[in-house]
Amino acid sequence: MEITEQLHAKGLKSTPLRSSLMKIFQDHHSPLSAEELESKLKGLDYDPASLFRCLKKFTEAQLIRVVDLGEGFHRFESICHVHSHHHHVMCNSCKKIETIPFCIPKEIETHLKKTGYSHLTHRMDFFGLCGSCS
Amino acid sequence: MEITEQLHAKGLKSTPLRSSLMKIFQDHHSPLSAEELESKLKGLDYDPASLFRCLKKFTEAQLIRVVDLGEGFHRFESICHVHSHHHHVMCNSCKKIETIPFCIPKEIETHLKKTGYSHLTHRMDFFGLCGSCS
DNA sequence: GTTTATGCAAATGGTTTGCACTCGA
DNA sequence: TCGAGTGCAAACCATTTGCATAAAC
Repeated sequence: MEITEQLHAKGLKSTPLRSSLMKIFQDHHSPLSAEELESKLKGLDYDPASLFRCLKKFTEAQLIRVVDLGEGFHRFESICHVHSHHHHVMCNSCKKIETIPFCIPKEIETHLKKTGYSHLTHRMDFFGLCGSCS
Repeated sequence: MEITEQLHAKGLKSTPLRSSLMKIFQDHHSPLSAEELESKLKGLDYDPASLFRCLKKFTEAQLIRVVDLGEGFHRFESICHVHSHHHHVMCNSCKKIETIPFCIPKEIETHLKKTGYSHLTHRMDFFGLCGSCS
């Protein structure tokens, strides 16, 4: 499906900024910060406020999701329905972020349900030094 | 050990703000936000900037640790060496935070080490509705 | 032609910093 | 006494908002 169509399918208008953003998210599967997006949008004339407004709209439309790795700012990554739920490892030195194919053991959520919790979600992230930085 | 002694042991001077903070952290084992600390410090005359400076010093001195639950602000909890490493569940409705006695399976870190990562740490938090809010 | 998105500028919220003053050891 | 801690005001940084203009459909 064309980028314009994808936007229209979510009830969003297609604009230069939005389609550039969509293209970036299609090409990059690791979570990007607003700053990183800005550097990838170099050449395009736009306002930072519009960037954040787009990111909010995209998030609401489930085109992307917010990733918070405790860095003091947010990251955004495209929602690929093939590998929807996943976790990340970030290198503390080069800040490279990789997706990891493991999830938490069911037993923990099962235990929490037994103690009364419902509608459970979780967050799990790893931090360390990657092979190249070690 | 007296609070004053604990501070001195870390090379920190004892002041009204610092000893009040220490007392709060000793009495509350769930992670507290700066705002929550301020309401517990009611009656004491101090500057918010000093509060953050104390929290930073305490963190550096390993008296407390920063807990980031993705709320847009930090929480701080005392480091109790008896139960040093642990995780949290937060209720999305009443914001109650509980400590949970489970950790991630060793296999995940083992796998990450095999792919080249070293000095690994992790973060794992659960979110849901607690028994009372369900 | 309407609705929606954008640019600009100013505001927000959590937190940090510079600097002169004050206090604890 | 003397360095560490504080108050005050201003700065910071990521993000948000109000409002008038401009572009998409």
